[in-house]
Amino acid sequence: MLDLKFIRENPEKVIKGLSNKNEKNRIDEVLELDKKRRAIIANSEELKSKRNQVSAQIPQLKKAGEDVSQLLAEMKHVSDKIAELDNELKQIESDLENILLFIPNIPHSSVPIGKSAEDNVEVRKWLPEGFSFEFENGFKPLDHIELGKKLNILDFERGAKISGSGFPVYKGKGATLERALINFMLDYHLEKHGYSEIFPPFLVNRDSMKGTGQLPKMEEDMYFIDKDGLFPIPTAEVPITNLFRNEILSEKDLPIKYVGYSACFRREAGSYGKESKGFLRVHQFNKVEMVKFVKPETSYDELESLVKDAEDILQELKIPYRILMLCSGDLSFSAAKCYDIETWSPAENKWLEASSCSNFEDFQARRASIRYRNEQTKKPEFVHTLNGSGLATSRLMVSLLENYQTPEGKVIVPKVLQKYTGFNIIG
RNA sequence: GGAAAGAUGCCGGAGUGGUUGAACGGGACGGUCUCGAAAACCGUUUAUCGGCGUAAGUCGGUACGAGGGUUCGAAUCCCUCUCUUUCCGCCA
Repeated sequence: MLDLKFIRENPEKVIKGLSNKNEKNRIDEVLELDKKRRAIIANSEELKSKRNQVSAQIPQLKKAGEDVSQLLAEMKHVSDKIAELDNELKQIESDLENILLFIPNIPHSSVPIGKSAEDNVEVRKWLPEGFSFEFENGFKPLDHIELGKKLNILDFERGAKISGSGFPVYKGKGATLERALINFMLDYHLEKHGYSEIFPPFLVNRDSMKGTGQLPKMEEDMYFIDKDGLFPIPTAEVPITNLFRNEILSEKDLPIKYVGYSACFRREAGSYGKESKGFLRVHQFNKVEMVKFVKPETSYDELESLVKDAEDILQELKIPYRILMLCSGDLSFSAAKCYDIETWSPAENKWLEASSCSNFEDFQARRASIRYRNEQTKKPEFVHTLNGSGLATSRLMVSLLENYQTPEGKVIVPKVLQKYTGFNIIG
């Protein structure tokens, strides 16, 4: 959520930011409602002040044996007027909130301006030693679906039978490899990058979803368990960021760095076509997520180190990747700045998004009311929140299987995973 | 799923209609004392909204789980909801 005061004082900046994000804006409506709101507050508070004064006198007058019935009648009238104003105020505030909750974050000044994914900027690329985009002797690499079937480690058909399309089943060494990947990534972030581990609930309430910005705008993309009012999480970002909802942290506790595994559930409403085959788009996948709570002045440095933390995993796994800085038009709802990490798929012959690292500044913190006490001013201030996938296993698995396949159709297990899998080749 | 009790400030815990934003205790912070520390003593210590002010600030409103109601006036009375604890049932 954007700061109402900021909107009031910098409407042109907000309008510009929203237009760079390809968003229609309702800032005029916001300003109009805000004006009305403040007028009513002034009016109502003046009456309340009067009521408080008179109410304090009444017991004294009574004690002195005076007749207060005239006063009571008068105050009844004042109270009725207050109730009327407060009802009006409540309506306006709810209208205002309904607009504000749908207004996305605005891009940071360092974000390139652009319309769509095509305007994203490649920041850097990393290729393992000896890597080539061409396989030797014209060898045609198998894609992950063919490999999965041939090696009997993935079963999309049976997943579709038991749940529906987009619910893959991992089998045998495939299941072990998936688990190894998760454990390797968690351990690495814990040991090398100084994160603490969180194992969060996979179902959260509406307030949590609102806090991180999934709701109300993206409700159609979320699973929802109506009977209990709970949402299966689309990412561990939701429960982990909401750990401190409605809390005031100590400045000395910051930065707080959490890493957690969760399954992720996404309806992906309206996604069809070849982009959605196999692992490329699924309803349930596994992800190791990093979440940071930091002081505002450090958040852009923290974003850079967050990206590096995710990159380290890929370098250890020796999987080719590139880093994109998302342009304004491609930024997600809550993000002020975001880097995507894409890994190489030789069979698809393209880059696949495997991680997204974002700085939300105080956008989520304001929605969820996550603050820290500034030691200098002694006042509560909003923290900045960041998160990044470190990483999502499904897309990563595509790159891993395809890059590590041998001409015989086997898959070598990356060196760093071997102590987790207990085997070094599949097939 | 059934029954009961409860939800107050950083923590514990008073408070059943009118100077209670909140007694008392603890913690934390500042000060006195001390070479230093402890103890003792003194003081400070919730958040949020609006007006005025560049600001420090100042004046006022609101908030005792959440929402609604009664009343001139609600932490206190009534209703609904949420959560917590305990007991019973079920259960990985």
